[in-house]
Amino acid sequence: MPLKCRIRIFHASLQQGINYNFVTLTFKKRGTNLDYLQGLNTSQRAAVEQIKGPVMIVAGAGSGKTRVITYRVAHLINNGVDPFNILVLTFTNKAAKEMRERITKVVGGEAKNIWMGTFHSVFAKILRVEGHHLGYPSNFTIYDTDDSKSLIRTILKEMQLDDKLYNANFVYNRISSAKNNLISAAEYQKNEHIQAEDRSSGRPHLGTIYQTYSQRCFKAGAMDFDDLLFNTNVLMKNHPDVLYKYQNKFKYLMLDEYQDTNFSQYIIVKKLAAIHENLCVVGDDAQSIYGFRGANIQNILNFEKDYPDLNIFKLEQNYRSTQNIVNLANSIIAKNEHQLKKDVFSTNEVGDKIKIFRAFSDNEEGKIVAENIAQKRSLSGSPYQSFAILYRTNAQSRAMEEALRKIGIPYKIYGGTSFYQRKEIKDLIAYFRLTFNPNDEEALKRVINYPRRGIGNTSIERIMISANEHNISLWDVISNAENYLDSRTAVTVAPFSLLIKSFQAAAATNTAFDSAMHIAQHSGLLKDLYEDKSIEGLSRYENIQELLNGIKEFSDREDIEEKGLDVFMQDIALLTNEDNDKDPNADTVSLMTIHASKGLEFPFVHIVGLEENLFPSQRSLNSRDDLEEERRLFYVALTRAEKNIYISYATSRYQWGNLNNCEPSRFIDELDPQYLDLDFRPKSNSSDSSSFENERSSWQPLDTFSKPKPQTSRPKTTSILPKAHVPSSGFTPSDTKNLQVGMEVEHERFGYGKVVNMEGKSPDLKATIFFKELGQKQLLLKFAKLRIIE
DNA sequence: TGTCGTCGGTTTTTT
DNA sequence: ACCGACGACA
Repeated sequence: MPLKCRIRIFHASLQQGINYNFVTLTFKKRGTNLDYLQGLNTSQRAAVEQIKGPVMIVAGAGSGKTRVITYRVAHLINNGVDPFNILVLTFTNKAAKEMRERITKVVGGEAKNIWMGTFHSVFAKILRVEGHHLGYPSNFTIYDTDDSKSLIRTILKEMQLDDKLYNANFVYNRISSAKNNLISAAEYQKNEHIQAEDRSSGRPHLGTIYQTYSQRCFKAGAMDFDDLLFNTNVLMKNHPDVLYKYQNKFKYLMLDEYQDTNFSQYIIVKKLAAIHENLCVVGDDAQSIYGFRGANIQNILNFEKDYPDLNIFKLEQNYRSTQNIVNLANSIIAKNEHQLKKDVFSTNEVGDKIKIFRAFSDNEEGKIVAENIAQKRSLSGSPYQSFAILYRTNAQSRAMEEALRKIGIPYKIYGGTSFYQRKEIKDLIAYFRLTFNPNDEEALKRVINYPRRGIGNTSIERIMISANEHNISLWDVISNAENYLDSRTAVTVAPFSLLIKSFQAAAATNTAFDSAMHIAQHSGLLKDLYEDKSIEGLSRYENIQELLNGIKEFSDREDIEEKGLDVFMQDIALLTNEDNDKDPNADTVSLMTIHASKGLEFPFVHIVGLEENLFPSQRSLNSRDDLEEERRLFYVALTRAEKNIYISYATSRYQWGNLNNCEPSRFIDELDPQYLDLDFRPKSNSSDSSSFENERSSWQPLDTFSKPKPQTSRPKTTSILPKAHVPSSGFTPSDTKNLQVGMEVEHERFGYGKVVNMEGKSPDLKATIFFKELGQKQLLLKFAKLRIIE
C-alpha cells in the first residue's frame, strides 16, 4: 500500500532528523526557514525538536508556550509532515485563530491545511460527516445550554415532577457530568452506585429524565455541547473503521491547555493517537481552573502512566513578568498540595512591588480603580489597552463599568452575554435552525408564536400532546395540522408551517445573506423590532443588523465554496463573544473574569474583589480540592501581569440588592509580604474615607462632556442608567455626512456622546460613539438620528 | 390569547 | 437587582 510506504519513509527521515546536530539541521532543509530555532531557549528548543512519540510539555505561566506550539508545528511541517495530517486542539477559537496566523508567518500558506480548533468545533465538523453512522443528519442542530435546560423543563413538566427538587440546572449538570464521564443513559440507569446516590438525594427519576432527554435530542436531530464529545466517543467505539480513518488522518496531534480536558476528551485523544502515538500535550497543572466543568487534573498524571516512554519537557523561565510578580505568584501556588514540581523564574527586572488597597464599597473600589488607571496612563504614557480589570464573577463588572463610564474611560467587556446569546439573535437564528432542521423542537417552541401569531400556550400544549401521542415530532404535527389537531388550532397553525416551508424553498437557492434577509423580513421579526422604539428595542434592531452584516460578510467571502445559510449556521452555537470582536484594535481597558483571561497578558492588571466568599468563592470552601482550584485561579490572575499588579478588596458590597459586609480574602494573607507594597494608598482613598456615599472625584477627567449632571448624594445603587433621554428642545438630526472622530453629538434616545471611531464605507458607515450615560455603542449612520453639537 | 403583577431563584467560572 | 415563570384578569 502506498500509504504504508509513505509512513515508513517518513519515519526514517525523522530518525535522521533527530540525530542531526543543530547546525546541520539549520542548513539541511531546502527553501525553508529554520531561524526560529535560534530564538528558543534550551528546553523550548528541545521540546520543539522532539517531534516523534508521546511528549508532555509542562509550561509554566508566561514561559512561551504558544511560541513552542507554533514552532513545533512549523518544525513538523519543515520536516516533511503533511499539514493535513496535523491536528491541533486549543481551548478557544481565538487561540486557534491566533496560532494559525503565527504558524502562517513561519511556514506560509500550508498552514491553512492544518486541522486546528477547539474540541467542540473539530469534532462537530467530524460528526457532520460521520454522524450518519449514529443516525444523525449531517445538518444536526447544536443545542446550547439554554436549549438544553428548556428541554429539561419541558420533560419535567411532562413527567409532572417537582421542578424545585429537580431543578433544571441541577439536572443539566448531572447529565452533563455523566456524559463527560462517558456514562450513557442506559448505563446510568443500570449503575447501582449512581442509582443509590439519586435515591438518597430524593431524586430517583434522574435516570429516566436523562433517558428521555437523550431520546428527545436525538429525535430533534440535535446534540448538546457534551454530545459532541460523547458521540465522538460512541462513533470511535462502535465504528472501528471510522476510528482507523481518523487515526491515520491525524498522525500528529497537539493538545493545548491539557490540564483543562475532561475524561471524555482525554479518551478521544488517546484513541486517535493510539496507532502513531505522536501526541504532544501542553499544559500547566498550576493553571487548571475548569474542574467544575469536569476537567480532570488526573489526566496529567494518567498521561505518564499511559505512555511509559514519555518525553517530558519543563518550561520554567517566565518571559512575561517582573521577578516580583513571578515570585509572588510562586508564593501563592506553593500553598497547594497537589502539583507537579517546577521552578518558575524570571530574569526580567525586579520591578515594582505589588500594591494592595482597601475600599469601603464595591462602588468605591470601582472609582479608585478607574482613577488609578487614568493616573497611571497619563504618568506612564501607556494606552488603555495595557490595562485589565480581572474579577471572579461577572456580576462584579457593573461597579467597574459605572466608574469607568463616569470618568470617560473606554472599556470593553469580554465574555458576559455573548452576542449570539442575545434574545433577538437567538430568535432569528431559531428561524434559521428551523428552516434547515424542522424537527428542532427548541427552535420551534421559541418562534412559533414570536412574533405573535395567536398560537399561545394552549395551542402549543395541544401540539405537544398530539406529538407525544403519535410519537412524532412537533413539526410533523403542525405540517399535517388537519390530521393531528382540532380544526380551530389547525387553522392558526397551518400558516406557520407554510411559512417555514417557504423559508426552506428560499434557502435552497439563495446565498446565506439573501436567505437570512428573506427570513428576517418574512418572519415579521424585523418589523416587530423596528416598531419597538424603546432603547432596548433600538439596540435589538441594531444587533439584528449586525448579525445580517456578519452573514453578508460570509456571503462575500471568496475562500469558501459553499456559502449557503446552512453552512454559516454550522458552528454558530460554538462561537463566543471573542469571535465577534468588532474592532480588536480599539484602545480600551479590558474587563473580564479571571477564567476568561487565561492565556492573555497585560502590562497593568487590577485584580478586584479579594474577599472571603467571593474569592475564594463560597462554594469552594467545603473541600480542599475546590479551594486549591480557587488558588490556582488566583495564580492565573497574578501571572497575567507584565509590570504592575493592583489587588483590591471592599469592606462592603452590594449583593442581591443588599449591602453586605465583607472580610478580606484569605489569599491576601497568603501573599508573601516581601513582594508587597503595604504603604500604597490610592490617591482618593485617604480624603473621603469618611463616607462612601460621596461619589465626588478628586481627579478631573480630560474628556468631560458638555453637560455635566449635578451630583447628588446617591439615592440608589444604579442611578447611572436613565430610563430615557429627553432630547433637547427642537432636536433636529444633523447631516452626518461629515461626522468625524472627536465630535460631540446628541442622540435622540442615547443622549450625549463623543465619536471615538468611524469605520465602514457609506451607506454602511458605522460610528462608535461613547455615550455619557450608556457607554460605548456602534451605530449605523443611515439609521441613527444624531445632532452634531457645534 | 395577551398582559400585567408577583414570586422565586440567581451569582462561579464556559465550550 | 434582574430575569424568567406563572397565575389572575381583560
